[in-house]
Amino acid sequence: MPEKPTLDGVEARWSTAWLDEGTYHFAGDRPRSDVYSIDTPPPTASGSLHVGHVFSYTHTDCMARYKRMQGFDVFYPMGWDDNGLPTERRVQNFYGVRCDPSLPYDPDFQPPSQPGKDQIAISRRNFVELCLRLTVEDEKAFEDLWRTLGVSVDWRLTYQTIDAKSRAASQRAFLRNLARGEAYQSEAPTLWDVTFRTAVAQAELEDRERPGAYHRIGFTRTDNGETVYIETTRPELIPACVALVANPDDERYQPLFGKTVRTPLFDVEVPVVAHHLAAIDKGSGIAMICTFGDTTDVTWWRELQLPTRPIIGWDGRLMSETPEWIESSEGIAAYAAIAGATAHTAKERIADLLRESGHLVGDIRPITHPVKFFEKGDKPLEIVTTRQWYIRNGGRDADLRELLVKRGAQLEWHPEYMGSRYTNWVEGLNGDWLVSRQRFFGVPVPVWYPLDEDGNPIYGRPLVPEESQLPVDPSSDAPNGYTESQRGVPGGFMGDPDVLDTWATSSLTPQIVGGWETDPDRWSRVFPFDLRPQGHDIIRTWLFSTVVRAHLENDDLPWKHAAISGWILDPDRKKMSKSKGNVVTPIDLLQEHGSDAVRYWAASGRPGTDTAFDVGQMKIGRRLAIKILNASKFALSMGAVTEGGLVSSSLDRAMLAQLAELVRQSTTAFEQYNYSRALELTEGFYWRFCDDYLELVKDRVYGGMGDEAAASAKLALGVATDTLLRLFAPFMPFVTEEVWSWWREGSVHRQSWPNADAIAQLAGDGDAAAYDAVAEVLVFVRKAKSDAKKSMRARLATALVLGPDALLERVRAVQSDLVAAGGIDEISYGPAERLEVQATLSETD
RNA sequence: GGGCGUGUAGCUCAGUUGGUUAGAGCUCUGGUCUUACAAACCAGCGGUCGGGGGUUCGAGUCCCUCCGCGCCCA
Repeated sequence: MPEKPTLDGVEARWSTAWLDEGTYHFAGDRPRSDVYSIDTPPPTASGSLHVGHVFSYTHTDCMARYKRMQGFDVFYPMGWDDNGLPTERRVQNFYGVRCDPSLPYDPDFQPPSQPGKDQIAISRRNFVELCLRLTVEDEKAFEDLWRTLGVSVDWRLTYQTIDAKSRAASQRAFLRNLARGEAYQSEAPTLWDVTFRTAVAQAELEDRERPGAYHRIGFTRTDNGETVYIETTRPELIPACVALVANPDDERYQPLFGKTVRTPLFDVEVPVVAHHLAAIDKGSGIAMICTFGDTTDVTWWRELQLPTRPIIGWDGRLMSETPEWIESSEGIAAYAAIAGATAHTAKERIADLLRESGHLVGDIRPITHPVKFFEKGDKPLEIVTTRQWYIRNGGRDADLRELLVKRGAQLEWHPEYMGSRYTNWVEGLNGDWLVSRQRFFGVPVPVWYPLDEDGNPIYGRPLVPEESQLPVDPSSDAPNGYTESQRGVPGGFMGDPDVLDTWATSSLTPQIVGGWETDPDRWSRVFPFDLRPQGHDIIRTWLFSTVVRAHLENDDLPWKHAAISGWILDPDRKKMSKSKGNVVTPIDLLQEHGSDAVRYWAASGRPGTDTAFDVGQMKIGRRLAIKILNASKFALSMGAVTEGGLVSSSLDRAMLAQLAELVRQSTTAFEQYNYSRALELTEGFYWRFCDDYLELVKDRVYGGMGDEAAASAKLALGVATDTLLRLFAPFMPFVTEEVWSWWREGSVHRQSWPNADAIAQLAGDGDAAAYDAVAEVLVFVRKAKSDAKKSMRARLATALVLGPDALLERVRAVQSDLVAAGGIDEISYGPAERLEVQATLSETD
């Protein structure tokens, strides 16, 4: 035991020791019922960990440590989510490169040491190599942080969502979806990000308020030449107009239904149709339908069976060739003015042309309206028609949707109300899950297509690999029955160029890390998992997609419990974000305050509740850690023991009775995943224990009242210290381990969770209320000294304790300790309704 | 507009199936060098529990309604 205990260096010392000794290793040899398995969220490896990660991973770690002490073989892996767009972007910026899949592989390529002004175009394979190189470095830094934080994962189980095992699992699951008809291709209007040039899924959308402007534009009736005015924010889509639409109940437009109009500038004849989604009170009540301006256009187009006249290309620009449906000379001339332009430029030019031709009337009316964006993008989404892969998720199938809603209801949510977010999302789905992405760094869609005699792909007959061949890369591997020389030639094959949505792989984290189809023994011991911890922002994506995959593949829920963490808010109650510059680097935080202190702050945040970033809480946590050091040292130096003899003193028994109750309540709280409650209870007990109990027993433990009285105190002190270290261990693993090492063998983190009954037995007939009673009297005693501006060592000549009989009984039972700790020369008692102590200070001080 | 959550001391938050006088820490004020801890300890100040209504012997807690804030979805 050190002379002067300190927290300095505990993180480095113990995180290394735990790694060396395999303290958190998963044994893997016990039956499913003895295992507690956690489907850890793999953080996005590209980029940096922030305080929110520290917050939520601490919550999970507290549960993991509790379960381990409860005797479970805890399966607690870490993963890195390194496939997908964030990594691509990071690699682009870090090395100053960009991927051009048309380029050949350059085996000697080395990125510049500093990114240049212009991005260097490199092949897909070179690009992927750089992604792999950088993620490995990033992940090392992440691991260091987690270990410093004291997250008790078994680092032998770590996986990457881009590693071969993950790719194989992702492709295997996809192929099985395909074989069962759950994965399918469709050529359909798709939400499209023009910057990344990829399709995006419903789950990746977000609405953003953007300025727009209503243009009032006249269409000409073909029957009588009258003008029909519509209002639109996207006049550049007039060449893509396929109809006008109004509500069937709108009396103003009844005469128009069934008639046709001609579009301004482009002079294309389109019908006027009726549909209930047309809003009577929006604009002029009649709108143009274009292919495609928004998702409502898609609905109209599908339900009214309208023609397709796309003009926006994959790059977000208007097609450079004049569309075939524009036939008049003025129409062709008008299109020439916008061909190849961005949507933004086209809008301005069309507006000018309309103004000149007199079709645009009145002022352009600026508005603010919600526009759909890819959550990672910064340009509005377009809708383009493309061939894509989908996985059924209930978005187009009421029966499946119903089953998935039921799965959500079977899951135990912590907190419970988070389940409604899941239900809301599933019930609001409006299409299947689009899983193909036109990107480079991801798990390739594991199919090829045969080419016909003209070299055109036959999409309806995809070629698939054997599961034993996985993972495959169709861009470099040839399908069975073909050779590489047949790639791209008539009668040969082509690989599917796309990769899978990153969620299509991370939705399989239980399967990947649990050894699905690769390690049946492990799989049988961990699946379905016990716990999925995650943030509430990804219930619709990660949580839901994982439920979908397990439902389709394993006909089961992937886990029993979902623990949802809240967000970290800055002191202004706003979500912390990098752009506002209020993000604190976690490693600095850990160094400044100590890991236990930061964990204390994190563990104080209730499950699911957004929590303010609060350095003050960390300071309190640090104080608590230092308290544990000092108070434990004190207890141990006084000869605390954990066995032998009897707890005979009333005060000791009273304290132990409360300790037993604390263990009971703390255990209950943990069982309900309410770690913050468990911490709060233990902490509350601990301060009273230090401030009152330790003071009360000091004299006795020094031998002032005989050997038996001292032995009782030493035993009670030992049991309490032992118990409290265990109760604190899930929250403050470093300081508890430090103290444990002073007097015990092994790690506190492999000890059993304290047993309330055993402590209660030791407490015997201990009266828990006596502990409170004497503490209350002590407050009066101290107040007397404080009011007199005297030291706490000052003696009281007399103390008259007034109160109800029952209370006085309790105080009398522990009188000897009270008199010693209070420095009371003469104590007496009297009846009163409420407790009061009349004290006189001793003259001698 | 729909769904979910939330509102308790200046700040951050507890408050269990409804039950004495609503708690803790921080801040602030005053005090104490005390043989575990001065980065400590002791004491004190501070609240009509968002507003209104209802149920009840009794409401921070249950119900209704309004207001504020946050998130998700349209």
